[in-house]
Amino acid sequence: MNKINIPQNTPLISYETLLEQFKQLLKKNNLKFTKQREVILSTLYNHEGHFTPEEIYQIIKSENPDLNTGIATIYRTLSLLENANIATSISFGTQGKKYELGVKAHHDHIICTKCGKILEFFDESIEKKQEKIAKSLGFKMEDHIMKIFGICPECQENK
Amino acid sequence: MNKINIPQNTPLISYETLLEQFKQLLKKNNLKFTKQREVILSTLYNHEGHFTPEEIYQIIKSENPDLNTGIATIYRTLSLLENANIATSISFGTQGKKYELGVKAHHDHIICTKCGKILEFFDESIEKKQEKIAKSLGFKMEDHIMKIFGICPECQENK
DNA sequence: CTTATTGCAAACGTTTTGCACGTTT
DNA sequence: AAACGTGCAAAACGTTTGCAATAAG
Repeated sequence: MNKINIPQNTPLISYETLLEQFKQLLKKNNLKFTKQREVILSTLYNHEGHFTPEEIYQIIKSENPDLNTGIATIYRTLSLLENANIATSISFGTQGKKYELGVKAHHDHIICTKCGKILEFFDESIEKKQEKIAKSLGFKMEDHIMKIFGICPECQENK
Repeated sequence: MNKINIPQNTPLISYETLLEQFKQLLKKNNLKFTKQREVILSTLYNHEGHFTPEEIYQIIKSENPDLNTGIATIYRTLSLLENANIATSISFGTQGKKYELGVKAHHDHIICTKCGKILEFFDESIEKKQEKIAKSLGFKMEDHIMKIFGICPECQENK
């Protein structure tokens, strides 16, 4: 019997711990710890949701107007964070990618096609099955997306 | 025991039936049936797999050199087919979208994040589980999307 | 003082659009 | 004849890159 629980979408670790991990990662690769890199990391930590590089750029521009951060740096840092598994991305059609912090509890989405409501869920047996499928096809699994579409209880009533 | 791998799926209906559906759709929307639109439809029907607009453009260029089909028409027709649920698309990051015919047996996708290769699979137990999850959250399930991302056997070797 | 990082602007690849001409109805 | 569709080239879009100036170690 698998529990279908709705995880909270707050990060699993404190910002201090995350920052420390990030600094160690940088040191290990002879990379430098810059104000820009820290601001991008903290912005991802402090904002819930999925953001395009452009959106992150705008947030930083308004919250840190003093630091004149270029969009190229956003892209470069997001790639860095993604390669380090600190951030993850999802592609949204032709319009590009959206990033979120990778250190959150994994979850999938169920979406109401009438009102657009989104709930999150997690199912252990599906997760395991996906690993199994990837393995059987010779793939090294990295990530997955699962979305269920349907009509939510409220919208079923107000028909 | 669930069957996991399925061969790249063949269409469920004959080309004649599909073409007839397409013509009716066009008529219903006061759109015109053109040689270009037919060639794009038949190309999708006759080629198994998932193709970028550019790839479809190249196939048509070599198989129908007489018909001077522009890439813009490929894009416009693919959108049309997708909106009509005759074709479906998958986006893979910055590299764009790949299209396939939508009139196939239901299946999910596993996608190589290095080379963009797409395989199809179907797993009965996951399908059942999804129904169960939707039900437990009070949703009336309509559809779902599942994509697994990873690195394919070939790309694991050529690292 | 050495090396990595930055912002800027130009380059890039994919997708969309404006337009005059062609085709379908 | 009217209306939609076409190819073409230009524009738009998100992303990447070359470079000289700057900041971190």
